[in-house]
Parts: sequence; C-alpha cells; structure tokens
Amino acid sequence: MATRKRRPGEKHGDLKAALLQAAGKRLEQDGPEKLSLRAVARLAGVSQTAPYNHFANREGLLAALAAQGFERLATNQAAAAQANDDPRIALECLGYEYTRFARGHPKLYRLMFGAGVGGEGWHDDELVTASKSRSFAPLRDVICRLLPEPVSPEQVDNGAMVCWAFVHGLSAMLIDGTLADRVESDDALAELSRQSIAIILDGVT
Amino acid sequence: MATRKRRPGEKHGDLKAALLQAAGKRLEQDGPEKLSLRAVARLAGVSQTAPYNHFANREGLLAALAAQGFERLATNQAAAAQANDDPRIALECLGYEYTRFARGHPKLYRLMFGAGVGGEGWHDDELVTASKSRSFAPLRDVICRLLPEPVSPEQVDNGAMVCWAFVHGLSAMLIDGTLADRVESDDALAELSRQSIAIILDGVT
DNA sequence: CCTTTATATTAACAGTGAACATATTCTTTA
DNA sequence: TAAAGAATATGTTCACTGTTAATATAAAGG
Repeated sequence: MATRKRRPGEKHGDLKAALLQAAGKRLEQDGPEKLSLRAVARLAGVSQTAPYNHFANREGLLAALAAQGFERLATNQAAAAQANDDPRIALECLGYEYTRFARGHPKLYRLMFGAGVGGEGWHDDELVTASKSRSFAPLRDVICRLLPEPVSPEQVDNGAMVCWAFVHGLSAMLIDGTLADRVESDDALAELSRQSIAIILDGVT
Repeated sequence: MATRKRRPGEKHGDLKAALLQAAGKRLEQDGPEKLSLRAVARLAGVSQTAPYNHFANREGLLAALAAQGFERLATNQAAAAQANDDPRIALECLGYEYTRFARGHPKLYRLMFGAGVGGEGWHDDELVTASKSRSFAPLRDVICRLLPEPVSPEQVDNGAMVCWAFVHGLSAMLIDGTLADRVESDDALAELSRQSIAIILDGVT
C-alpha cells in the first residue's frame, strides 16, 4: 500500500470537505434534526447519493461534523491556554472561549454534546471521542498548573471535571435561552465567566 | 371522579394520556429524533392521524412530553426541598434528585434541555417554559434560605444560577458518557453530588 | 327528530434515508 | 501505449415519515 496523491475516479476537487462545509451551513440554519443528506448534496452541487461515498450514512456525516467541531474547540482552548502565563487568568480565558464557542455555534455545540443521533451520545464513535478528549486536555493542563503541590492525577481530574461541568452547564443555559436575558453582550458574558471561574476556584483550591 | 365525562364523538377513553404514555415509552427507547407520530399512534392502537386531534403536530407532542417531564422534575425537587429543614442538606438533596432524574430518564432530559425540535429550545412554547420555571423555584427558595441576610433578589438569582448551571452540566456529562466511568453506582453519584455542592457553596457564601 | 361538534378513520401527497445496479473517470499496471 | 482495476457519481427504487383533505361515527343540545 503506497500513499497516493489523488484517489482514482475523483471528479470533484475535494467533495468531502465541500460536503462538510455545506452540512455546517445547513446545520447552523436548520438544526441537526432537519439536516437532510439530499439538501447537503444539493447545496454542494452533486447527486443525492454522492455523500455515501464519503460517509457511511447520515449519522456518519453528523459524527464527522461533531468531530470537526471538537477539533476547532480544542485548538481554541489550546490557544487560549497558551496565551496566558498566569494559570488563573488562563483558566478564565478557557471558560470564556468555551462559552464563546457555544454561543457562536449553538447548533453545532448541541450536536457535539447532545444526543448525537442514536440517543446514546457519541461514545461509540472513536473519532468523536478522540477529538473530545483532545479538547479536554488544555483544561486539565491548566488545572494541574494551578493546584498547590503535591497534586494527584485524581485531584486534577476532579478539579477539571468540576470546571468543565460548570462551564458546560452555563453554555447550555446560554444557548437554550434560560440565561439569554441576563447575558446580552459579549462583555457581560466575559464578566460572568470570570466571576464564575473565581467562585469555582475558591472552592477547589 | 375517575372517569371524566365523555366528550361528543369520543371513542377512546383518554387518548391524549395514552398517546403521551406511548410516546414516553418510545422516547426512552429510540430517542427524540427517531420518535415518529405514526409509531406512537400504532403503539396506542389508533390510526396515524388520530394524534392530530390532541396535538398540533409532532413538535406539539414533543413539547407536551417535555412539559410533563418538567412537571415531574418540579414535584421531585419540591419534595426533596421540603423533606429537609437544614437548607444546606436540602440543597444537596436538590442536586442529587436532579442528577438522579437526568440519569433515570436520559432521553427525556435531553428532550427537555436540548434543542427541542426547531433548534431554538422551547423558549417559544409557553407551556414548557411555565413548567420549567416551576422546576426552578425550589432551588431559588433554598438558596434564599441559605444565604446570609440581607439578601437581594439578584444575589439569590446568581447563586441559584451557578448551582443550576453546575448540576445541569454534571447531568449532561453523566448522560453522554463523559462521566459514566467515574460514577457507576447511585451511591457514588450521591457522594459526587454532595461534594460538588459543598464546593459551590463554599464559593458562593 | 335533526343539527352541531368533537373525534377518529381512510386516502393521498410530498419529502426523507437508504439500497441497488450502472455508468463515468482516473490511476496503475502490463 | 493500451488494457485493467478501483474509486466515484448517478438514476431508480423502496419503505417510512409528517401532514392535509375528505369522510364517517357517536354523543350533546335544540
């Protein structure tokens, strides 16, 4: 098996990426439930069965979309963590970036952390779980830098879990409107994120 | 009276309740996306268009299901809050009951707090929002009893929001498998809930 | 009695995901 | 250079879905 530059029979330049992009557009517009393979194919300018050459089925396309989302979230998180030297400020930025991501792509966020499609989450899709754990790493890293020594891996995991659970719940409530009237501007969101992280921090340390 | 008066033209005893029950069964089995009106009608033993006499459409049935879920959650929360006199223990019980509900009915929980069906949450359905705010009341009550006087309504709302966001995120992570390996038994869940509430409490007060 | 009203049913339409056989096009090989 | 092979895209088909329209049924009220 040798590495080929181009695959045989390829007519479209990069159909897989084009399909993902089209699916992303329709996702943020209509939501995951209403996303139809036919509409995506139509938007990409190919026939309705062409996507089946790149994705096993509708669920496969949604999984790829979710994985892509986790990937972007991971890079965002890593960038936010490395931008600040002070671990406390880094943690605040992590939380802020997280909520900002959820707010910027609400439907994608719901797809990532929601029921997936079968109703049991993505925990059978290895590609999604891999990206997911990757997006978890920066947080654990910052927590590790933050806690007073000596720190056990269990302590780090506990702290990261608490932080993640809180920010995740905050994002979910932001999206579904429970918190929408309380946080209108981006600055208010940043302030809320900062305050909340402070609260959690005081409790954990 | 056990049986209400039969309305004109009524052939089925209480079709609306029967449909809701059937829908609940199929919901926990297949998830919200795969729930079809036809299957629900089939399970209830009526024709496929009979549900349209009791619900506007599929979304209406799902909304009724979500509202019923919030109603049950509200009664659970109220019972848990009134069972304990000590506000701190009451808060712990609230969180425990919340996560227990999410764990016991994961698909219903996702339906309640997820995208609904249109992708914008339920915040246009008044029936759902009413039940939702009702399930929020016990928590705010306990927070009010817990905070040192004098307390402003804003403080109470902030505290309740932080608690709710955290428990909500915890429940979501419990359901989608992110926390499944860490919390197997019900006792472990109770312990985690207790610890977390303590952390939050130390931060808020 | 007859009319009204809510209920339930059958029939039909349009759109969906998926499976199949088939045609096209490019890479590899002889 | 030309044939072989494989990946890709297509049209068609099937079972299923949500929804609407028209129709039949049963109870309530005159």
